[in-house]
Order: sequence, then C-alpha cells, then structure tokens
Amino acid sequence: MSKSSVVELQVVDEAVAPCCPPLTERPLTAEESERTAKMFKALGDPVRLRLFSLVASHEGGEACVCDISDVGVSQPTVSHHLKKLKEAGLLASERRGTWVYYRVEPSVLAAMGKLLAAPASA
Amino acid sequence: MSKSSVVELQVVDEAVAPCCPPLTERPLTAEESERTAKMFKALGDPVRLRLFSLVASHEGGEACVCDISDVGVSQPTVSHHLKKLKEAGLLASERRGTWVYYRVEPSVLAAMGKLLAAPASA
DNA sequence: CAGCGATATCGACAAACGTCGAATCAGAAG
DNA sequence: CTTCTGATTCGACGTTTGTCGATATCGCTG
Repeated sequence: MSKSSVVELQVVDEAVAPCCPPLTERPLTAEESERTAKMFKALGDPVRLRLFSLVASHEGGEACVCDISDVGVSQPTVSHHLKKLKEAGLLASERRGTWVYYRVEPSVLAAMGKLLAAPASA
Repeated sequence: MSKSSVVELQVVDEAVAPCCPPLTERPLTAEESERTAKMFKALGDPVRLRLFSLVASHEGGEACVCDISDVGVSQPTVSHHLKKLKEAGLLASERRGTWVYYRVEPSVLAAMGKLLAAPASA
C-alpha cells in the first residue's frame, strides 16, 4: 500500500532467534528442534541451496533475482524458493526500482555454523 | 570404491565426500547442491534433528536406540528416521548383541560446519 | 527349540512439497 | 495512459514425506 515504508529488509524474525547450543553439547528440546529444523529444511532442497549459495557468494553480499534465476527451473519456481528461504529467516529481500535484491541474513549463518561446530577432536 | 579400510560402522560413503567450499565463497554447482542438500534435508525434520542431537551429545559419542526413542513418535518411526540419517551419511550404526548403537559421522559434521562458516563478517 | 525383548521392514494413507503455466502486481519508459 | 519488463501470486498436478499398526528379523535366555 504505502509507496515506500521504513522497512526495506523484512524477514521472519521469529526464525532469526539465537537458538541453539552446539549439537554435540546437549540434546535439543522439542521446541528448539522444531525451530531449527525449519532452517535446515530450507537448505534441504538442491535448487534452494544453490540459490542461497549464489546470493551468499555474490559480490556485496546481495544479488538481484535476475542474476541468480538460471538454476534450471522456471522463474516462478525461483521466486517460490526465494520466498521459502526468506520465510526461514535465511534471506532478506529489498526492492530497488525495477529489481528485487536478496541478501543473506548474516547472524543466521553464524548460528547454524555454531550449531554444527565439532568439539575440535574426538 | 569406499576409501575406508577398517569399516565396522557402515555408512553410505557416497555422501561422506569432502564436498563443499564455504557457501559464502563461491556458488555451488548443481551437482554439489544435489549432494549437499541431502544432508540438510536429513536435518530438516524436527524429530530427526532431535534424534541427531541426542546421538551427538550422548556420552561416548554414541547412543543405543533404546536411549533415544522417547521423542514423541512411534518406535517404527524412530527407526525410519534413524535410517534416513544413516542414508544421508550423518550417522553410522552398529549392532552389539541385543541393542543397536548409532554414532555421528564426525567428518560430516565438520564439513557442514565449514560449509556454513561465515567469513568473520568483516 | 520356544519365548521374549529390541529393531527393522512393510503397506497404507493424509499432508506437504516442487514444479509449471497463466494471471497479476510493481516500476520505468514512451 | 499505455506499454514493457521484472517479479510475485494463483491454481493445479504428480511426487515425496512422515506417520502409524502389523509383521518380520535378530539375539539372548531358559
């Protein structure tokens, strides 16, 4: 409705929570699992994982949809997957004129990395 | 084809490959995405993620099925999910007498952690 | 061998998912 | 205002997934 609101980079902040000690440290509660699994599930599709890596590795940490649409599926499907990644809290989107840019939510990447961090050695 | 010499804990070695530079470094190829997404997908279910964390955090790095079966689903379902985790290369199983023990495939944990490692965020 | 407890497999079913083409929305440009 | 291009939404479809109860397998033990 509003032509340009204050919020450009909107995310589902519910999923961005600092959830999770390392998996090797203590078992996750049912609730933690529920929340965290959504992120893993979001990366559990080949096309989405590829889109995510395309955004993550793009210069400036963001990428226009038009730059990452060549992943072998139709454009509506790309849009659908980007939406899923956004809903999982992994990506944020911003419209700039004609194009829409996606960028990685950095805190989430760090959180997931920490989650999988191995205790150095056995 | 398996590179392992002394295999007592059998895994699907296809998925254990060292696949993957950090996601922020360069876009994954279609093939890399296909392979890596399977691991994320395996952790993309709440019950499976919980089972995995239960095994990962258990003393000795392994757990008997009987110790981790209380996750709110039926016993066949637990078995089904453990199989999925095994097929994804995340867990290995070993039968010792009456009980079956599962343990985390350590190299895979490290690989996934590296994959999500953030570039120190400037 | 018969029985028992622990896991795994099977078969079925509802729900969720990935995909597409068609239609719609949002800015930019004539 | 009309048109054009980029992106999202909609509706439909076949496939995959998570779950269960019933059944089978494996090892131990009497």
